[in-house]
Amino acid sequence: MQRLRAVTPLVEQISIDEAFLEVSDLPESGEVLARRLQAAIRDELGLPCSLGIATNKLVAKIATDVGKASSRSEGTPNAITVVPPGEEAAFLAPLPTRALWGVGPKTATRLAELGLRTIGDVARQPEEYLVRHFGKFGRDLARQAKGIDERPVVTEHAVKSISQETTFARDVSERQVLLRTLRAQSERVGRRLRRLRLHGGTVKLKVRKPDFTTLTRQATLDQPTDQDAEIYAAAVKLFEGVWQVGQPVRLLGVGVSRLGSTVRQLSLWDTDRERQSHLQATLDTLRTRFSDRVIRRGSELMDRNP
DNA sequence: TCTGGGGTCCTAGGACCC
DNA sequence: TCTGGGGTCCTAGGACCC
Repeated sequence: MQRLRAVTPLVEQISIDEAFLEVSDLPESGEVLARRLQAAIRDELGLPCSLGIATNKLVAKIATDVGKASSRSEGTPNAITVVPPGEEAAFLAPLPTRALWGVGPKTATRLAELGLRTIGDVARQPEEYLVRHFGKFGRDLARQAKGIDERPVVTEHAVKSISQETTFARDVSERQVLLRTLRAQSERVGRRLRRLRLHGGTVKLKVRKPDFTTLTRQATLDQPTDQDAEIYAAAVKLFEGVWQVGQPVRLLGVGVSRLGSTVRQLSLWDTDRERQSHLQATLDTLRTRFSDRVIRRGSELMDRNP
């Protein structure tokens, strides 16, 4: 990402190892920049990478995927694929619908049932037809298939939710193990909230059973929080609502959403929350300096020896 | 591939209000 | 007592992405 930001500050990171760069206003062509970038990443970091160059994000992304897939046969994927302006639709036409963003296994099957296998097949359908079958997404589908995408490169994305989940090595049905897990997860979620200076307004619990059915339960808090104990309390309440004693659990998770910036609460009516907040900050400091295990709350010990 | 972890967005139904 | 329409908020689940 550092290497990318050296080319332009207009970088939109979309995952740990992918990003869009807006290079329209740079003096050099996209292709020249791509070659330089690829060489720098190879020489300085010893890493292969693939790049796609096009007039919009959709086509650039698909161009990257196509190049990456075709160069995989030669060992490491290290492709550069250019789609010249005006050739977007023609480039996409022969590709399977799966290549489009938002088309996964389910949608690809539904499209195939309508006789639509390639992006070109989709591009030939009237928008209303696609909307009739796919709702709002049909509109996107019609535009994407023609290579139309007007979304700008956005350098910052607000975080919408923070969560932490664990799949157990083997199914767990002991209440205290499950509660201990929820506790640890609530702490990690809380810590990330505080680090980002955010509060969460909704707490969500996720439970997956051995047969893979997955339940989620969420609750909106009276007041947004960044406190481990409050997140944990809400999670436990939700957990008690879905879990029956002895029931095995495969996966457990806790998350918060409806995030907003931390607002300093006036402590007039909230002295207890205020004190909890200070205690939390102290715990964070200790745990950062030493380890997560160095200090625990008395209430946590209760999980083990009720 | 008997299926990990962390996300986003959409849909649908119910509660509640005017 | 039953009726309408619209809007908002909340919850649950599912598809999809890397």
